[in-house]
Amino acid sequence: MKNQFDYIDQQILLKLRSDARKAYSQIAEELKVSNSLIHQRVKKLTETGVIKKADLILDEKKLGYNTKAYVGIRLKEARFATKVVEKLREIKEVTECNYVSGKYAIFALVYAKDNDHLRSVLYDQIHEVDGVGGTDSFICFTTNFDRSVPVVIS
Amino acid sequence: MKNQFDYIDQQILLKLRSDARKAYSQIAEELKVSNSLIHQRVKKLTETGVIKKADLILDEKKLGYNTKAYVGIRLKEARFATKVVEKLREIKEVTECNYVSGKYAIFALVYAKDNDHLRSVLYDQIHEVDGVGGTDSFICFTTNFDRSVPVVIS
DNA sequence: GCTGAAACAAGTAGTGT
DNA sequence: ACACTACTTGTTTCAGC
Repeated sequence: MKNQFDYIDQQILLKLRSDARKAYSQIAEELKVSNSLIHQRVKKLTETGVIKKADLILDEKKLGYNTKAYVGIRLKEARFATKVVEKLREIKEVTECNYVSGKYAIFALVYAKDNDHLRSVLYDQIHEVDGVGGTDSFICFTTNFDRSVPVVIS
Repeated sequence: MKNQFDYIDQQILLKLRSDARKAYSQIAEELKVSNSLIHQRVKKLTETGVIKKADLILDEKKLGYNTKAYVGIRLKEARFATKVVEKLREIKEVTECNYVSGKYAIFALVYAKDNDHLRSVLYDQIHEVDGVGGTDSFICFTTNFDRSVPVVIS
């Protein structure tokens, strides 16, 4: 598998990333190639796993989530890691979970309705998980930007 | 603006979130409502800003980004914040940037080709920004999960 | 606020170069 | 690897309930 894409691939990815519902026929027209070529390329990009899915980006605040916080989680012992991740997965407010280097074993992203809801998720749910030693929270005041990686690496 | 959606709205959001290119006519069929109702609802959800966009989720590793790190940024003085954010925005490897509570002023997400590229972004770019006092990096070894918030809050 | 129908546009699959 | 054609399916709009 090579990780370089030709001009057509790049343009398809760029155009679909700005609007995943854009008609393939319109992309074809813009790139001055046939309709079916776009279908073939998208199919290939999907089959090779470059395109994972076409997702809908919703406004979390309009859904009622007014608080967002990054949470660093320490473990009592490293061997608890797998089980802790499985428990975190069951907490719907935890949307992201990574093993990381540094002073935390796990780094998670948590969305909550308000500060009280966040407190509840942290202390009634995360702290109750067997093996969790402690947490540090970084509450987001403002999200300045949130975007995707460039398709082509500079 | 109310933040509660009826069954149709919820189902549309759920179905489009699992596949943003799903045909509206198919959603209509599944929900046993008319084709045009789905269009009307999606239009309204988009106009009110609940739906921000239909995006394409790509596999970062297949694009060549093998390193992902959360970076906590300290500032020399709080007044540098706005300017630092604008400089970070120019660094394409920085995909997310938030003002946060706690020991860091800014919390960012950085994607890089490899560890050497990450080092370069951190020390040749972020540390060179005027006002940045220091950084702590949490390098992701594994992303266990990364998902969206539930449409309906439990 | 929702449906239905009709005109139009896009997606799909097969064929050929 | 790409284009062309014919066919199927989805989208859009608007009159009417």
